[in-house]
Amino acid sequence: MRWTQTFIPTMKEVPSDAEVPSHRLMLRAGLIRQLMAGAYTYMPMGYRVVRKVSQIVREEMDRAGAIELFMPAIQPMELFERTGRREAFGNVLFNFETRRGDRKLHFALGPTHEEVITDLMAHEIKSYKQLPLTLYQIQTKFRNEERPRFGVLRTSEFLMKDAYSFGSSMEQLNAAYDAMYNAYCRIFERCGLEYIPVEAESGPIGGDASHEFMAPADNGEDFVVRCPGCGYAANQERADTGRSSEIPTARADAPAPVKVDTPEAGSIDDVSRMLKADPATFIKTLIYVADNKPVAVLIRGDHEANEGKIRRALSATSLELADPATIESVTSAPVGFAGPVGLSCTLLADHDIAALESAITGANEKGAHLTGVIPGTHFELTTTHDLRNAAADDPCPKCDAKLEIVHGIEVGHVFKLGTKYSESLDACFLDSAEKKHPLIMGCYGIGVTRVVAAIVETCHDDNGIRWPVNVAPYTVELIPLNVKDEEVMSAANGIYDQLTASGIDVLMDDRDQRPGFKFKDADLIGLPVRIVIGGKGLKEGIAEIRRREDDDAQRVPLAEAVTFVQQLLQQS
RNA sequence: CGGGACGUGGCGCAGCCUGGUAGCGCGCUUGACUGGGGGUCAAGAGGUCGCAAGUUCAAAUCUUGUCGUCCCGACCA
Repeated sequence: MRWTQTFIPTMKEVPSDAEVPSHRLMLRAGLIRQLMAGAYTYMPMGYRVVRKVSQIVREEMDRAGAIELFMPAIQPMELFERTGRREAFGNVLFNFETRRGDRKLHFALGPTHEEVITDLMAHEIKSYKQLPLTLYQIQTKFRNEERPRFGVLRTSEFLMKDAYSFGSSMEQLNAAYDAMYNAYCRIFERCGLEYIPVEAESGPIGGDASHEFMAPADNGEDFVVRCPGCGYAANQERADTGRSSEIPTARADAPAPVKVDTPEAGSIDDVSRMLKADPATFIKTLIYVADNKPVAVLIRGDHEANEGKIRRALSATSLELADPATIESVTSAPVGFAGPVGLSCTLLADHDIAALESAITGANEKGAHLTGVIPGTHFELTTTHDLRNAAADDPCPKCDAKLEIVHGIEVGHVFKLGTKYSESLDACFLDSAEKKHPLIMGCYGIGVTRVVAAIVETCHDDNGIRWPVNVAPYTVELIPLNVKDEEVMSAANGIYDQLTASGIDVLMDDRDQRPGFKFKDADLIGLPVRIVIGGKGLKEGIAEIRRREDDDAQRVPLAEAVTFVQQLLQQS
């Protein structure tokens, strides 16, 4: 392709509201343009990358035995009502009513396709002989994000590969899951994207029922805990923390807690500064309302509560932080002064509370805290639970090394669903004894457009993008330095033709611009290999060839240029 | 949904406090020169200052409302 024949609007200056590298670079390199918050056009160069990633995904899905199909983005609302996801999605689900004649129809734009495909299988699958089956599609998904952000990393409309497996047994599910897991590893490797598979939501099936694939990146919205010792990795929300310490027995001889005045100081930070005490010696008392009943959750002052774990520990269906009025009625103090001593509601303590010998807590009285509070003595402590997020330096649950925490971008997710959807949508098969069972399902997603952004987020330098070879919009950028020089142009055209003939995607910058200008743009759009044809080199019969990541160009005789490029590409 | 910031030619910004002729850099057009890391000179085009109402003789500037975008947080099957 010749630059003047395509459409690559690069920008020297960055639009002021782009902050993260992928957003800035994708705008500057002319890969994307914004239509509105959370919706972007993929420009010709950007769309080429999307297609390359899609193609890698498609090849690996096919290799893993999945079959491609294509489902509608418009879906009847009724399906979401049957699976209960209308409520679960809430405002995230785009839904709208429309008319056909005098009928009123209620639609949703597909945020994902469990409903549609399970409904399809309900009609089509009759016998265990038709199983196992894994189907996938690459399609636009719609989610009304409350807050789209970071350019193309989080949008309301994005391209996703979603696959669904159907089996008649756990063995079939496990085999499909493993096949997808391995395909995902290959996909991210081929895309040149660093990734960490992490344990995620374990769901009702337990064990290793779900993994997320995280691309480590400073701007990732997710936190991953990782053990440098044994390789254990998990989503911070899901990582196990601490083991149960021994529950201390009540000490009759223990001195009573001492009340101290802490006027105006409600937060742990304020009080720890005022009392010059380590937050790790505090007990944070959070009042939650679980299924309409108040519960006091005790977490060490320097730790973060994890609502998912709390909900599970209580087997509660609903859980939210109590409003100020409820807190006041439970603790008889305003927000910020709650403590476990003398509270009448249920107490739920994190494992690490048991290990505290003497703690600081709220006094359930405005402007006062208690010091010298002994768990098990000054308040009842019979069991403890894992209720908090893992933190850096926590011991690894698998070995004893200290955990580290890294930011990650979630680029893929594999999940053992079980029979959740097949039961609610009545998708069943008959076994060899003519007995009816719900299909056993798995679902597997990759955010294709997010993968593109994640690649840019991780592969760039100060001058621009550095595309991995397999996903680069073109493989080679060919720069004739002076397009008015006939010799230069004829040499460049010759190399262009040879590269094209040997199957290499080449972009020739045939614009009548000064060399510096073209070099800057070449660095910005970041194709893996750059070939410069200029008057100086031409006199000696050489082209200058440089990989994007190298500092210096190699001088290569014109006749050998194409072979040289092929060798470079094989090394990459 | 809570908190914060910003809307002035395509992009980046100044002007606003203290009301009175809309400005700069980049980009764009035409021409000449130039030609190895975002050139030089000359001549141009392009903006009812997000929108609406109000105050005023007069509003980019003051007031109110509204819409949009971004950031932090909450949320994210």
